[in-house]
Amino acid sequence: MRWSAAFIPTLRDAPADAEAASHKLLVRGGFIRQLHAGHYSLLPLGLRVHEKVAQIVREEIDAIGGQEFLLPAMHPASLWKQSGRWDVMGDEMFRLQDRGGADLALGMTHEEVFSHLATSLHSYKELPQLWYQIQMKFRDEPRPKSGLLRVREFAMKDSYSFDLDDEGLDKAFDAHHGAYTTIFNRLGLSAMPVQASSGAMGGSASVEFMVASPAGEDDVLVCGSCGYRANVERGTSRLDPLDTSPSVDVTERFPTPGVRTIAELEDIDGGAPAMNQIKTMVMVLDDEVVLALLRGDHHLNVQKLQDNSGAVEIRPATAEETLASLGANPGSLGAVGVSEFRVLCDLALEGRTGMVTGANEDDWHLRHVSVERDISVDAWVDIREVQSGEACIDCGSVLEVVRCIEAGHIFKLGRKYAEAMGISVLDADGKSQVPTMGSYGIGIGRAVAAIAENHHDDAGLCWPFAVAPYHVLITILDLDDSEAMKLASEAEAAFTQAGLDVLVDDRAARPGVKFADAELIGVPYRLTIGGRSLGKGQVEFTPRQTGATENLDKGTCVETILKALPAPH
RNA sequence: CGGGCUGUGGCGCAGUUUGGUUAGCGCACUGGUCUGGGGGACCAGGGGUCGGAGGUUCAAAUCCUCUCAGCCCGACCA
Repeated sequence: MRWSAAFIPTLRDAPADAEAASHKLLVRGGFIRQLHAGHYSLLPLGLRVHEKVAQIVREEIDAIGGQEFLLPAMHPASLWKQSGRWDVMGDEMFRLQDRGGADLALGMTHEEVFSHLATSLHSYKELPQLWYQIQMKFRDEPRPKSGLLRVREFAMKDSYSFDLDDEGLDKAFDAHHGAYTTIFNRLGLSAMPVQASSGAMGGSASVEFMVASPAGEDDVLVCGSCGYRANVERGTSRLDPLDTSPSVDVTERFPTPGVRTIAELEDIDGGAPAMNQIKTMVMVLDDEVVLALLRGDHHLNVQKLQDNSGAVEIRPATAEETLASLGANPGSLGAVGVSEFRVLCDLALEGRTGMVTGANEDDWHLRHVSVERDISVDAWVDIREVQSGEACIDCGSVLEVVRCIEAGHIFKLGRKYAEAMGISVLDADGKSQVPTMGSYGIGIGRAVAAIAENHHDDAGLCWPFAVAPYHVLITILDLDDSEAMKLASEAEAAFTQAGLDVLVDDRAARPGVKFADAELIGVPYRLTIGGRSLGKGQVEFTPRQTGATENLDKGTCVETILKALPAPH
């Protein structure tokens, strides 16, 4: 490709609204352009990277036996009603109607459609099956952000496994685990597998592949010594044992004028340290008021609450709802004596005594509260979010919280969809069996952004060879120098012949512009042909990563470079 | 969904508070001269429904109302 004929609209300044490094650089480098919030056009350079990422994913899923499909992006509502997710998905699903008034949805994922196809399976002899596609997904994200990292329309590789039994599902799951590891290695992403929440639809195993990055949106607990890794939506920690000996037989009301927060209650006379307080959070789960209890110094994780309650829609109660429910304002709330609302209590409060909590009357609290004696707990659940510095559940070492981009997610669905969608096969005994499913996703565009996040410097992008839009950039500094032009053409032909993607910068621009653009778009290797070296019979070879320029003999430079480069795919 | 901020040429911005000829600057773009190894200089140019609609006024980028769009924070710490 000749740069003079290419559409590579580089910008000196990033758009004012770009924050993430990948966002700025992908826009500045002419890879992507925003159409509207959460929807990006992939320009030729961006598409080349996107396709290379997709191709690597494709090869590795093929390698574990995947068969590629291309399914419709627009689905009938009936399919989603059958699985139950028409209601569950809420506002995140784009919905529309056709001219006849029929409800339609844009697919957020394709369990339903693949399951529908799987009703054509009739015999155990046809199992296992491993199906996948690379297709656009649509999600009405409440807040698209950070360029390609969180968008409303994106290409995703989603695969689904169908197996007769759990053993088969384990194999499919493990195969994906391995394939994902290979994929992320090939993409140049150091992705770590972490235990994760499987979300509203349940499932027995759920592993996310996380790439550490400040631009990410997930927090992962990482133990440096034993390798424990878990999303904070799922992870737990080891707490120091606390005194649970019975103190006083009865609770005691005491005045706490003006006290509204845990911290204030710590400070006043007769107060208590946060860890000896009960935090009472009034939450509304699918229109039902529920009290969530936590230790005063602990934080609620909403996803955990969702996973433990099965609720679809969760929000904190409004001030009015809180007052109407408990008769007091936030700051004086408690669950002692409350029986009209469901009470979900965090495990860390199990057996605790001598606690302080609100009395459900403004400016009054209770002390000497024994959780199990004084509170009617409906369920003991793990709903607290582990904080950095807590002790690893497995080995007791210090846990660190690392900000990450979720690059991939694999989980075992079980038989839920298969049952709902009516999939069944006859087993060897002629008995009807519902297959068990797994679901495995990788966001292609997000992977592109994650790679950009992990491979750039102040000057621009530094694409890993395997996903670079071009492998080699030949920069001609003097277009009037016929020797340089000839040499460039010969090198271009030889590289192309060797299977490399070559971009030739033949623009009538000053060297500084060409060098700056070269670094911005991040082609991994640059061959510079200019008068300074050519006069000495040399050309310059510069790997983008190191920036270290090496002079090569002009006659042998092509073969020298071909030897130095990784093999293209 | 709550709060905050922002919409002026392809990108970055000024002008809006206090309404007043022809809306300006940098980059980019076009032509030219010089220059020629890290976003060069000079000269001459082109490009704007000031997000949209309505209103106030002799007069609106500027004031008012509505609306659309985008960004950031929050939507756990009661």
